[in-house]
Amino acid sequence: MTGANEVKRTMDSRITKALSNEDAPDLNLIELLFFAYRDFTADPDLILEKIDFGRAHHRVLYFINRKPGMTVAELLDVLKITKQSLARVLKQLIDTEHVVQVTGPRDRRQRELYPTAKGRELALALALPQSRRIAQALQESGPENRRAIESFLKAMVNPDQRAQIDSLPAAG
Amino acid sequence: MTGANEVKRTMDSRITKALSNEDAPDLNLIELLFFAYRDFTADPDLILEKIDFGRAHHRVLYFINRKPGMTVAELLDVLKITKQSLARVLKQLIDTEHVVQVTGPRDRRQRELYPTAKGRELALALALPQSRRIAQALQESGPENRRAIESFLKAMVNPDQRAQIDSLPAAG
DNA sequence: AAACTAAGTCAACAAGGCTGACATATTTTT
DNA sequence: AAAAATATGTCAGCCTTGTTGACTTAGTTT
Repeated sequence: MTGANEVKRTMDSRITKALSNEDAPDLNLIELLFFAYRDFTADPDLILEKIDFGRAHHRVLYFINRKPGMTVAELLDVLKITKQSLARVLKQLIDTEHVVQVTGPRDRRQRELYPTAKGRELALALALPQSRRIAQALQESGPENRRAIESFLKAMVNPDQRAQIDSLPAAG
Repeated sequence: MTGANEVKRTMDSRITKALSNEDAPDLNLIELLFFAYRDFTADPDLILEKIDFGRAHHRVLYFINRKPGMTVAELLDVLKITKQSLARVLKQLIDTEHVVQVTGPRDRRQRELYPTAKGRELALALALPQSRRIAQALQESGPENRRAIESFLKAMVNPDQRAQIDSLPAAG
């Protein structure tokens, strides 16, 4: 309320016209993606905080469940984080027996990552509210649009990384 | 030979079957949302890091541009963060003259937030790659599906918060 | 034997969330 | 008029999750 932050009135340089679709197309889709993703991730967050895990644990656990036997390098490539970042949460997932490591059969330097029964259960519990939200949204907006929505979201992904999606089972 | 191998097999608690759509429906949409959002936000990140801003600045600047004159409380409600978190980035946006504050005309406790020309320019520069990505994805997946995609994403948002979306101009 | 590779680890740092406590105007209620 | 409530700002400290850089160990490739 003092000096530096005082509101200036003499040089009124403010813009009062809203940024609109005329300035940049599809602003409504930009913010819909923001809101949809915000609420989509809020569901599992509620479960995670009860067991002192965060979103990082969720992502790691999710992909290990989606592709059991994934190596550390593969996981890093999917998540696009550094191995030091991964190490922190992966260690916790292993310590809490949600995930186990197995020395790679072909290349013994590699570590294959697998969920345990406990890890599978948690992954499912985290996926369920998201599944429900998606099912309800599909219902509400017309189930016949499913292919279109999948196709759009896939087209939003960088072309060189769509292979990652196809490498997951039953995700065609 | 019953030793190591035998023990390893019986104690082997790992799950090797991939989590699939049979376990929870729409896993493919769960990961598509993850990948799409990841790449969608990566575009503006490249611009932001050049000027030492982050995603938090982007979100604040975006909504101030979308609804000039927004108060601090409104912004907090949209972003779902605390005022302390907002203060940090908002202060920087004000100091760098991307945003100005004006004392509320009706209620003088309020601070209306407006972009400056500089702030509008930056918001546009950040929106453009996202607009392009969306336009290209719509093209690729069939422009006739636009309404369906908008409808789906809106249905993904918590019902009590869809009013936020409608309160933005030209976002019907 | 040497070079490369996969993974793990230590240390330090930054962004951007959070809580709690308190200050200052201003408006609303009593 | 006084008291209470509200909108905003600010100080201080904490947590998660990302980053870089340097180095180790084990195993594979050349």
